[in-house]
This record gives sequence, C-alpha cells and structure tokens, in this order.
Amino acid sequence: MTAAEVIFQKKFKYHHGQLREALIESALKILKEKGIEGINLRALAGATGVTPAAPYSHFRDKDDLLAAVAEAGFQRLALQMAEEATGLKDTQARIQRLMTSYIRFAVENKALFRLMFGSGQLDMKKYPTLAMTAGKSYSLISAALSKRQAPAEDTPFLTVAIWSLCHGLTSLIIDEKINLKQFGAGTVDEFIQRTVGIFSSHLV
Amino acid sequence: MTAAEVIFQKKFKYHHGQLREALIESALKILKEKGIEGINLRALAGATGVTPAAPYSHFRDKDDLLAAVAEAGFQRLALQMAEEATGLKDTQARIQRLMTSYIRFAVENKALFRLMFGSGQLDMKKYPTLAMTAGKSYSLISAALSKRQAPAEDTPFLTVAIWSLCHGLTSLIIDEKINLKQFGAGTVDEFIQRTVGIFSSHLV
DNA sequence: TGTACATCAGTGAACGCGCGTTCACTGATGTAC
DNA sequence: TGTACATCAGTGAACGCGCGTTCACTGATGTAC
Repeated sequence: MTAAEVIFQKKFKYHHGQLREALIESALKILKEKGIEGINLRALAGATGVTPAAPYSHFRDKDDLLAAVAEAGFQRLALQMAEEATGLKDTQARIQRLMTSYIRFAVENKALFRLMFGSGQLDMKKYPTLAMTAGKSYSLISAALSKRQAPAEDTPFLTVAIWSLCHGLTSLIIDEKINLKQFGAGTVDEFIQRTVGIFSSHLV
Repeated sequence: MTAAEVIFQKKFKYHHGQLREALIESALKILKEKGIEGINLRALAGATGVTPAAPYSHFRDKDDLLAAVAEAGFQRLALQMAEEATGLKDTQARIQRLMTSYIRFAVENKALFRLMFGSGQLDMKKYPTLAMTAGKSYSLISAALSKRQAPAEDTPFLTVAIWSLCHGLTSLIIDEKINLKQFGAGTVDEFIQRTVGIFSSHLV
C-alpha cells in the first residue's frame, strides 16, 4: 500500500459502509488517469486500499460496480448540462448550450464517456436505474425543443437528430477519427462551436 | 475439425498463400454470427480450419489481423455508399442517400462497424493504409457537398456535422441507447429516413 | 456498566480459465542440376 | 526425367499472464441482558 492509499483509507471508515462510495470515486479517478483499460477489480480495490475481494460485499460482480460508476457519470453529465444552460430561455441558444455542454463533458471525460456509452460494456436492460439516469440528458434537449412553436410531431425526431449529432461528433473526436488539426478552428471549443452552430442556427 | 471446416479448408490451398484472405473472410463471418466477442485468434483459426499459430505466418499479431479486417470493412462501406448513390446528381438527394447508406451498413454489420470505429480497438496511426481506406466514405460526402453553390468555407464543418449525425445515430441504435419502439416510425428504415430527412432538407 | 454473542465488512490466498503468443518441428512444394 | 535440397506455411503443444471470482477466516462493531 502506498502512502497515498493509507491516507485515502483513513479518510473513509470502510467498516461503516463507505466503501461503496469510495470504490466509485476510485473508479472515476482511474478512468481519468489511466483510461478504461486501467479499470479492473484488483487495481480498483488496490487504489481504494482494500483487498480484491472486498468489493463483493457491495456489488454483485464487476458489471454491477461498473453500472454504478456509469450511473454516476450520467448524473454528472445531466447536472453539467442543466447548470450550463441555466437561465437561457431562447430555445436556440439553450439547445446550442446543451449540445456544447454534452460534447465538452465527453471530451473532458473520455474514458467515463466510453464506459457510459460503450458498445456492449453494460447491458442497460439489466440496470433499470442506470437507464433512467441515462435518460436525463435526453430529456433536457427534448424539453427545450418542446418550447418551440413548430409541428410538435417532429420534436422526437429532431431531438434524436440533435442528440445524434452531439454523440457522433463526440465519438469521432474521442476515438480520434477526426483530426482537428485539419480544420481551420484552433481550439476544440471553437471547432465544436462552428460545427454545432451550423446545425442549430438552421434547425431550431 | 467439423465437416464444414474440412470442406472450407479444401476450398483454399493454404500452402499457396490464400490463408490470409481466408482468415479475413472467416473473421467477417464470425463478426456477423457471434459479434465482436466471438473474435479471438483460436476461434478464428479454428473456423478457418487451421492451427492457432498459423495466422502468425501472415500477420504480425492479432491487431495486425484485425486492422486488415477493419480495412475490408471500410472498403465495403465506401463501396456500398458509392453504389447506392450512383446516378443521383441532385446534391440533397445524393447526400441523403449517402447518409442512409452509411447508417444501414452499420446497422446491418453491427459488429464489423464496432471493430471499425470502436474505442481503442485499433490505433489508426499504426495502420496508415487503414486510415486511408477509412477516409473514403468521408470523401464521398465531402465531394457531394462541394457541388453546392454556398460559402465553401463551411463545407468541412458541414461534412463533419453530417458525418457526426450519421455516426451518432448509428452508435445510439447499435448500442441500444435508442429504443426505436418509442417513436412512431415502424421500421428502422423509416426511422432513419425521417431523422435524416429533417437534417438534409434544411441544410444542404 | 460490563460481559457474551451475533453480524458482517474486509482479508489473504488460491483457483481457474480465456487467450495471445512462442517454439521446435514437419511435410508439402518448387527449383537446381 | 529423376534426385537432392532449401524454403516456409502450418502443426501441436505448451507457456504465462491478466483477471474475475471463490472461500474459509478474522476481528472490529453494535446489541442484548
């Protein structure tokens, strides 16, 4: 155990049920520092200053733990989006802010985002709570759109289109399928602004 | 070895250098039938009627083999898009066809698509040929857009926006983050048409 | 207030399996003479 | 035309490691009396 881990351990009183939260916290930290490859039960337990078997007192198996981590991620995503769009009443401005917020969250939390949306990583059907939390950010977009005066029947499709654009751009950036250098935009933010701008200015 | 594998083996004369192609073909088949989890060197070799070590005569390692499979995928994707958009001169119609073609390819080849675009599966930088082939479908969209009469400086961003929409919608469908049942659209195709339609009719 | 007991979170060590990779080999094929 | 030899794709078996999971246990904590 490293010195840091000893301190970390002292911060939490594991025998009082805080190991669950500590594990999730460690997982988020590992995701940030080592990426999704760095996540395995032994490393995770180690980083939390605990034995590989300890997590099994709080989670049924690895997937169960990862589902909790992903849910924490969805919670944060929705929170960030809501906060950053606070006070924006104009639909177009609000939508655009929600979009950039989503994308920025993903770019700044690559590995977490991969865990949340990754292929075949987690079966949403097995974790209903997860699925519900995951729906929050979608609802933010959908709600903002429903304030427009336009054919309401289009709203679900428009919501999906907007979500898809965000999600696709995010994926392409994260998985390095887009080389940002090739575009005029200097910063990632500027790039996002322009791309998203094209979309929202025409559609909303 | 199963009877089918014996026949399969007879079809190719491995000692004459066709094992490489046979392995790629097997991989594509396994991806279709068992998904990306079904791909491992042993199973792949087995399905090709060959020993686990045999692939090493043709590929440096597993990643090298997967890169070849992914490249075959990108080739097919670009081919399908080009074919299905053949003869469509009108920019908007052409773009829309390219988009639906992309999405349908992905939905019909879920596992292959995941291999091609999956997070951290393959490092494009290590396989320059792969990166080039991967660029073909992007170029199709970009080329179609450049026929418009509109501010040309926007073209790269619009291309990315379109690609992102396709890619995002695809990912969300494939990873089952969208429940198609919730939308009015009956078939996947109809759903795609409406969502993509919203986009292309306004933008191009 | 102190003692006995149940509880249960966490320990330490081992199990076991999937799977990429290695290694010494073999036997079919093509070529030189 | 037949024989000797080099080549090298593919064999068969084993190595080894990462990692999820299990299992018998321990010792701190809270509760009953």
